[in-house]
Amino acid sequence: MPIEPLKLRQVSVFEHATDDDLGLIARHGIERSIEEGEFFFFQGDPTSHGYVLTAGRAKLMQVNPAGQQVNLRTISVWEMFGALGAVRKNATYPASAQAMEPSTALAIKSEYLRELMQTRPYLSIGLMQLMTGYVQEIQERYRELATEKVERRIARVLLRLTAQLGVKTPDGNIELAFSRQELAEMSGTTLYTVSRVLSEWEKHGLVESGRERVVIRKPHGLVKVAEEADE
Amino acid sequence: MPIEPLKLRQVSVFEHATDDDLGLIARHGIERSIEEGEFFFFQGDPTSHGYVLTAGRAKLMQVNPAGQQVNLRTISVWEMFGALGAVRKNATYPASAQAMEPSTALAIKSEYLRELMQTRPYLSIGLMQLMTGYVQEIQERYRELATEKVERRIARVLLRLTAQLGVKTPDGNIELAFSRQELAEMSGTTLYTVSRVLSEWEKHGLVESGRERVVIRKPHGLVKVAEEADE
DNA sequence: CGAACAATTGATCCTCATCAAACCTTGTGG
DNA sequence: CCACAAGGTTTGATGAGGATCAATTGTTCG
Repeated sequence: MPIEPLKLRQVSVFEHATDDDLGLIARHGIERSIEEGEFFFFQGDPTSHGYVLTAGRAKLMQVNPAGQQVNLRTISVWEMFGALGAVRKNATYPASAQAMEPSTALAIKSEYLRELMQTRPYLSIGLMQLMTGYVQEIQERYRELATEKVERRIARVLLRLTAQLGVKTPDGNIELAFSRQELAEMSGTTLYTVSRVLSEWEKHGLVESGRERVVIRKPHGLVKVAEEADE
Repeated sequence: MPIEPLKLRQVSVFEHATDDDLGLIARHGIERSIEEGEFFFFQGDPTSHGYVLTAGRAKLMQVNPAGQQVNLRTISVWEMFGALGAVRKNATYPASAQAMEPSTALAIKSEYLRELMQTRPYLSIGLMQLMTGYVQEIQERYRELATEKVERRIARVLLRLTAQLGVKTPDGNIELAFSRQELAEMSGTTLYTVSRVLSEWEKHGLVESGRERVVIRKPHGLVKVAEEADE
């Protein structure tokens, strides 16, 4: 089933596109559905396409030579990804994009994106804003990783995820669907440490956790952990 | 003394500018000279200007609430900085820019940059490429910080600096002018650890170090430290 | 020459990673 | 519907890698 063009307006980069442009983009794109754990593209592949996630959830990650992986970012629906590499000719993706659940994305040829950019200033500007936001986030995370203790980093990760991907439960709390392993990769630590920290927080009533699931009971308490000077 | 407009062609972002444009930019810019240790702008200031470094050397850094600082990037002559924030209206600089030696920069009003971008596609594209390069570098460094041991990170820092800022000595070696403290901030560690690692390397003849100075004797040896799997 | 600042080096401590084992949860097939 | 397998989670024990602190030594420059 082909994508409804006007829905693309939800993509921040296409916010100021004309309806015609959205139609063009939708028609030039190809929808690709993949299973959980599969990849849209790998780090090092030539940057043939830019993507817009239309269903599911994915993550951008890098792997080091020894095979350890780091999560750079979680992508939710109507976010653009892989476009960064598409801007430059003959570049390769600096990271891999893996589906965290069955997912679908609209793949748009890089050349076509570049072509559009020549005549649509809103596109370059939108992409640039996307990128500046991204730079700021990762700079921030870099600083955190360099200077903050693990507990605080985990708190920050949960807060970020709450804002981006939190799901309200019937009883008014916010639930996140991530495994310990995933949280560890996002905060630059190990699943053991994440588990210990969550247990500790659970004792104090800050969170409630289960298999591949964390419920935030006291966001304010987490903010305190994230912000407060070391005791 | 006003800046020679055509020299601005050396700035990667202005590579495809017309001579006229360079003249315009030079005339709209104001040169600002500051002493070592002073700042061009602080993290959190409104992004009033984009800068081009015309003399000296500077660093981009972030400070956390506790006052610890992290170096994001070293800026050398003819590099643009602070432009990232200038792209967005009403934003604030995500980092501070501090002179590492007496330095001069051409400050260009953000609004003027945005105005130019509307009619000069080369500018948006150039800025975007600058940014993609930057994103890639910091992503890479983020991964390093999360997964690599200190020694390797320090080796990487030295190699990066060698490429960007290395100065050939008469006897054919490459010299870097950085204090232990600065190297520590760049590799996410402490000056003590940097000192120990350098001493160790010196024993093996890889480097030779002095006050605010490191001479790379065997770049290949450093590459080995940076790349090789843990023994 | 002496003051100020950078670097070294040793001793100690602390945070986390790592390893191992047991425990839960979820889903599947008999 | 139960039993079992598979994979996620917890928790304890241990140790390594660096951070931190303190004292000393070197270097530069007025």
